[in-house]
Amino acid sequence: MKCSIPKGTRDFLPAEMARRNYIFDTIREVFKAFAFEPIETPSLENLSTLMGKYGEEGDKLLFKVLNSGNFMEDVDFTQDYHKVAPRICDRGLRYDLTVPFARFVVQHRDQITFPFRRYQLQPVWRADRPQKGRYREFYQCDADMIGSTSLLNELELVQMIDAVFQKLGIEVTVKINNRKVLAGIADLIGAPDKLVDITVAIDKLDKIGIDNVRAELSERGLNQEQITALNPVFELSGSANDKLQQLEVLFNGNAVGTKGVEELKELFGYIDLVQPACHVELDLTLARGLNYYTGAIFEVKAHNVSIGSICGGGRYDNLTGIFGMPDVSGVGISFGADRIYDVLTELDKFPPDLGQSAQVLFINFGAESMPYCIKCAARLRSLGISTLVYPDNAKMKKQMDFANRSRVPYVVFVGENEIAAQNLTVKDMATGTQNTFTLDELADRLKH
RNA sequence: GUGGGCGUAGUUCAGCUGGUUAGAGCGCCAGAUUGUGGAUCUGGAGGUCGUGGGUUCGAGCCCCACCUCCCACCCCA
Repeated sequence: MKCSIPKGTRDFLPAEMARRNYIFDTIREVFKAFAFEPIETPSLENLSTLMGKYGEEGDKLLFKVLNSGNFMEDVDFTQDYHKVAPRICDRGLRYDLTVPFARFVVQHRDQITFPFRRYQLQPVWRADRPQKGRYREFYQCDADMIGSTSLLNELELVQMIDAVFQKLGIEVTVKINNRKVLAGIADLIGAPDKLVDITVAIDKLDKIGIDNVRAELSERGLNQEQITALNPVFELSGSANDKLQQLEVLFNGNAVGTKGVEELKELFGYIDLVQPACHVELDLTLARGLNYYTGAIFEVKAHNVSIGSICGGGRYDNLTGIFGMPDVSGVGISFGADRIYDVLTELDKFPPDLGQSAQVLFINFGAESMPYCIKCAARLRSLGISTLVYPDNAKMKKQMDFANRSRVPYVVFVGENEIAAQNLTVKDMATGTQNTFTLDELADRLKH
């Protein structure tokens, strides 16, 4: 039988796990430093929890799980697929960690002290077509604060992004925008219902150029007048503060837009105070597809690597409202562990000494020497020293070869002589030198 | 969902205009070498050539369909 795993999923070998855990540990360390607490939620959610939260595209990318039992009962299969699917699938795999978190908050509100900060490192699933930096199963590392509208939260998210990528040694640019500003722009040109179309088109400015953006806007139903009215937005220039000044004038009298500008001004004011090491910029072309964002939005791009964003997030004012708990605002970010892995690989920035299995290997010279080896190994292990006893009385070459390939730094020989003298012959595999130690002497040397 | 590329041993790949029994490096197993590894040498195992169909006297090679993985679009971590 030929075996394989589903498209877009991966196995992780020990060497890969060592590097993945290095990423998770780094992120977790920063989350803890900022006083976030861990939670977990199930892989499966009720489809009703997930549907309609991610936009039309998101709904298509949800993995739906077929009901158990006789799912065909009372279902008219001649209907359109979109009508049949919700009737035979009650559950789906989570698409992100934010929506399940909102559900979690609503459900456990009596046990939560607000403002609440949680972090969550778990896989999510998307039925996307896999390609570079895109998987169907991947890990998100989320930190969210909920129950506070203060922009100090946004600042802390920026500080956390800065801390994580500084620790990992990745140079990044943090792009910041605000949905209220985008809404203001849509208002301004008299097309508030076209907000999504405008943002999607503007988002491509860097990639396809202004003329193509104009063409796309036209395709998406904006008239020439409206497209022309958008010009001042494309012509904004200068520093973040300069752009915000210009926008403020443009938004004269527009409530949403002005609010957005105020928020951005406040946030950039805070950011100036803390002087992060990474680049932070105001990017009015940043839109982000998830449609639950209402305020600040973030996206992080690594320098010198062509891969999508490695971190993203934003503020959502009414996600819990959908589940029956209105007026609770939250804001959070999500680190894409798998893409960060790809970035570190491409930039060759992983520490070289990650993941060593055993520190010591006892060579197996047969049954007579085993009782002594077993006792010695048990003692070393109780001291936290990773220890192996070769399980079979195989040839020396094979055992030594195993030590080499497993990168075990010390090999111990125990034969008649050693048992008689109650000591150990220890070989340093890197230098080839060999010494005789007592068990305690060996333990001392290895504890550092 | 749309477009492009790839698929030959465990792995990386070669295989001529279609022509006997499909090759190499690395890896694996055994031996040279039964208390000392990385090197070298010798021998060995390992293939439904992605799957199915078609063209042909003859297909790894040509044609069709499907699948896979990769890349791009869309969208995104």
